[in-house]
Amino acid sequence: METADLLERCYPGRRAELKRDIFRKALGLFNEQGIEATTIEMIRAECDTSVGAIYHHFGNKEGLVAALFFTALDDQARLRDSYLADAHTAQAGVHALVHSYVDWVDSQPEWARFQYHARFAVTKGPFKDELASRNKTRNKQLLEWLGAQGNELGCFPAELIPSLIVGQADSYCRAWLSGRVKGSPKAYRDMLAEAAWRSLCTTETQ
Amino acid sequence: METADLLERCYPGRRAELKRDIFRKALGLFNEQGIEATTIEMIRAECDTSVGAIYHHFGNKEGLVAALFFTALDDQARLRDSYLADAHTAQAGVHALVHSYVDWVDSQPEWARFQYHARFAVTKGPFKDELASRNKTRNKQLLEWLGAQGNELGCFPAELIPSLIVGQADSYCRAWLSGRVKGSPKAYRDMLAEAAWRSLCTTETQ
DNA sequence: GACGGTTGCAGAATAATATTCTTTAACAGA
DNA sequence: TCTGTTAAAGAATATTATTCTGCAACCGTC
Repeated sequence: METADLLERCYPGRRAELKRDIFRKALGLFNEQGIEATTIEMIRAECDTSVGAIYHHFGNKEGLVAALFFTALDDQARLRDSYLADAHTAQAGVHALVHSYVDWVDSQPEWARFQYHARFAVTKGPFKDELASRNKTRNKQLLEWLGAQGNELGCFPAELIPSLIVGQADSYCRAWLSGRVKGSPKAYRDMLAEAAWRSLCTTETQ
Repeated sequence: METADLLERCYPGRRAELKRDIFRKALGLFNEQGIEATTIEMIRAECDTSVGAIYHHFGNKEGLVAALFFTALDDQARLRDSYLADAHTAQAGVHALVHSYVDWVDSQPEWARFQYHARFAVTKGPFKDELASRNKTRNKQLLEWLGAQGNELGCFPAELIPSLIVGQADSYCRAWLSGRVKGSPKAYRDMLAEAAWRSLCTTETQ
């Protein structure tokens, strides 16, 4: 359901029907079998189409992986921005970041799982520069936003702060998506947000 | 240097020379080119050996990846156990966990980088059961150890605790290994350990 | 509503890569 | 020395990714 919405929004229209279907089926296969273990032939068979069509839309296997990856990244960013728009203190910002992270993973587990597993491939491949620049601007915006709230996070190195905020949530989401733990991260969203905030408060009482 | 020691310890003797060399060169190639982008032929050329030798030692490409992965896992566990042996309070335990994690990544960056990237492949492949059982027993031991220190972490769900302890360090180590941040995690080891401990303390003053 | 150009798709042909298999040499113990 | 076991080589094969050529659907324009 959400998957359908996500794809419909990013690649709308009747003429993109096959493209969306390739996205959907490839996502499933990559997650079930692993990225290198799924062959173009498997995707072709699943979509009942031709290899030519797949290469027409995505160039090659790596391009398909990258397209899936950036689609997920964009959707995640959309939710984060919407949460941040309502936050007006540093604490509210930290909560918004953790909550948006957790909620997105909970609502799009398939995309999240893929995102984790494909990051390395994209980091090495021809889209590494795009990924790097996106990461850089995102982190910069984040730190500027936090600074603008007039808070007191100055005692931490800037490059450490993003990890302090989302590290724990990220770790738990990974564990959940790989089946090592059972409880949905959404069930712990407040605990995770408060833990992150506590870890940042060196002096004042939470 | 440390790499040589690690390999010499795990696979000692003159007759394992080629095996160690394959390990070393494959590790480098996997990290530089990515796992699927490095071919058996590249590894063969780098080691100046034959494909037969590689398949003789590791079965197939997946087996080589898994062997590298578990070697890294074992080495990491060895350091963790040595740190934990000296800790006798819950707080000291949390510090030991964060410190051992950070110090290992700092001392074996190549192995750590590979470990991050190969986890998914191993999770899907024929060694998934071994990995799963290792994870399970490790977490169980950890929680039992913490419980035995007579602490007060009962307010958190058990499955959440490991992420709360090492999540932030893990996140920063990933960022460092992929070049997104510059400062070695070792420089922040105390900050990370204290942040983790703070995040766990709901009532008492740090 | 024909027409030129563009995009979407098919599938055989090809290239790159992983894996197997057979053979030979080196070694370790009796 | 003999014997079984392990190490290594490399040609042969199987699998998989990618290319390329041709055809059909579509889209704006006259």
